[in-house]
Amino acid sequence: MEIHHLRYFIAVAEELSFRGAAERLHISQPPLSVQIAQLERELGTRLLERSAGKTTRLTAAGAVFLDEARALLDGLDRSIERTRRTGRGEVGTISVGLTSSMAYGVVPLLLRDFRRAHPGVTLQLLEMTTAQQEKALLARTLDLAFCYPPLENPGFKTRNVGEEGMVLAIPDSHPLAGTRPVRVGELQGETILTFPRHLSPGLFDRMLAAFSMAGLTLRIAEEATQLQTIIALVCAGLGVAVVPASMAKLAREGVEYRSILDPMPVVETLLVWRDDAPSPLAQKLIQSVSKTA
Amino acid sequence: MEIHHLRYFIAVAEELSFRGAAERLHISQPPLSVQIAQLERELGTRLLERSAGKTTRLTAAGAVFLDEARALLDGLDRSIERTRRTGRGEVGTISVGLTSSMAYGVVPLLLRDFRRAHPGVTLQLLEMTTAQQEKALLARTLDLAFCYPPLENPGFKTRNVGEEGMVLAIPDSHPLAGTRPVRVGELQGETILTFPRHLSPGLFDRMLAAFSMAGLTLRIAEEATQLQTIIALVCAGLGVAVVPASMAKLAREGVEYRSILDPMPVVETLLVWRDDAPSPLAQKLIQSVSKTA
DNA sequence: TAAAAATACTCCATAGGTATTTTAT
DNA sequence: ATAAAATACCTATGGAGTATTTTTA
Repeated sequence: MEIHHLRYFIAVAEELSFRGAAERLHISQPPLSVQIAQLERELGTRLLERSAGKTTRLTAAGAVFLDEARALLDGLDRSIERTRRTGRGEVGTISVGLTSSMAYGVVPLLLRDFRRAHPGVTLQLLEMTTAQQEKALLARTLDLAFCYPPLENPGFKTRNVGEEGMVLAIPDSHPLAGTRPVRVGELQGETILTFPRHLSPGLFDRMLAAFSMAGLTLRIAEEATQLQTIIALVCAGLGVAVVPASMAKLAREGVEYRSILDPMPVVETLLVWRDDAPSPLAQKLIQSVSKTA
Repeated sequence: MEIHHLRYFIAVAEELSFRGAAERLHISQPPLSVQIAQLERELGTRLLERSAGKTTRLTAAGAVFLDEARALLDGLDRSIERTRRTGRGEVGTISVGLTSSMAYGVVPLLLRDFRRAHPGVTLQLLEMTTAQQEKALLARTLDLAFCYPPLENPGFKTRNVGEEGMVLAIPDSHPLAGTRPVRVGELQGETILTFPRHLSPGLFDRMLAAFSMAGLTLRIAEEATQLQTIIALVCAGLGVAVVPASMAKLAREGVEYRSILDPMPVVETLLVWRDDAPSPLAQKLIQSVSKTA
């Protein structure tokens, strides 16, 4: 059985005439008779009662198959449409990774724009570290990732979606509180709270270099993996921290943010994807982000 | 698009290999590539990511279409099966007419046997007079009818499914009550309650003839259309009635049934259907009734 | 180099056309 | 006599085969 058998049968069942149906189908009558006969042979039952002169009529089986055939063709049309929409990237799900520290930067803005432009798309956001995101991309559990450089694995494509400077986070009880921009030299003797080096070795090392350039030796305490936790520790008076500027949005009672006058590393945020053909949805998101960023 | 496109795509999507799928489908690999390419062209989207050497993989649209295609083929199989069952008369609905007076004769037994043998079939029973049944048969609102002869229209096929004699229904307060078989002569001067002639002219006239053969003149009162009503009138003492023997099953307080010694017309019950091809279900019922009756 | 898919061609099975017959009104 | 479906036969589109090329690991 083939789809045209369904189409032909529906035409005959609706016209109740082989001649009329053939006309509607833009074919001649004899092949239509043949095709219907094939269909009946395959189903093992008559679908139509016909005899020259008398009016053609559906059998009970024919009435059933008419319903079924219509439902099947409708289903086919819907399937095609759904597939096309998925192909055009208008619907579907896309998995996007991001680090917890990005929750206050540009990433939410970028994603918000994409959501507005593509309401049929479900964004599945997964919070993970840069290293975890790289693994997940390769394992195909992520379509896209928002990471910090440097990336360990090759074979990724990236797009820079934002850079931000570092600011100093200090408790409001601190002597430097209330003053305007701070020089690194003023931090002599302070405990600097920071993230474990393995989370972002590149940024970690560049930060350290910036401090030593300023002729400063500091006690570095790798206390917390989450920037939010570091801010909480600052608040508790355990030290000061140098964090991405966007963290200033996390206004927290008892913590102040000060810009730094000395050269400090810039944190880049990268949109990262596998170097093979990205899904239409991933392409759309890349495109949307490129336009916004 | 044709069904084989669905089958081919499912094979490739499941094997994730054109070569493997071609093997499973018992065709060679190149035509399979061609067919999938056709399908992708028609859908306007890639369904599979492939490149010699690399492993073949589904695109997002491909994953969607795989689901859809499987559902469509499943639906097709179910549709075929349902149509076949209908064609074999294993399921469906059949409309059967019968007169109200048949409710106590052989008809319920015949239908009960059919029901047991064909549990998938819904019997739609419609109570109507013989004349109404004839019209309904021609109008195709009935598939089969249980009628009393004679039929007015030609073009019907019939099968006799039972004959029954007539018995006398009398009030138990009547002088004849309690005695054994009755002679028609004993009814001299009685009021005979009967159905309107138009309901069954043949039976009516034969009954009248039987009475006059016995040299009897009677007051005929066409009081009621339903035999049950006539029995009620007998009970009320408005007269006596000659009714089909099966009515004796309607045991009613205050009414007695006596057999009649003189020759009386025999009531035939006919199973009637149109002279064109009856539906498989109708055929099954005719067959069932023929075997039982 | 070896594999897997794509391309190029060839062939034939069958969908569809034309002519005609059959059948019922 | 007419009209509709079935039958017979022919044509040609396109599905499937074989041979070969392309591509990437």
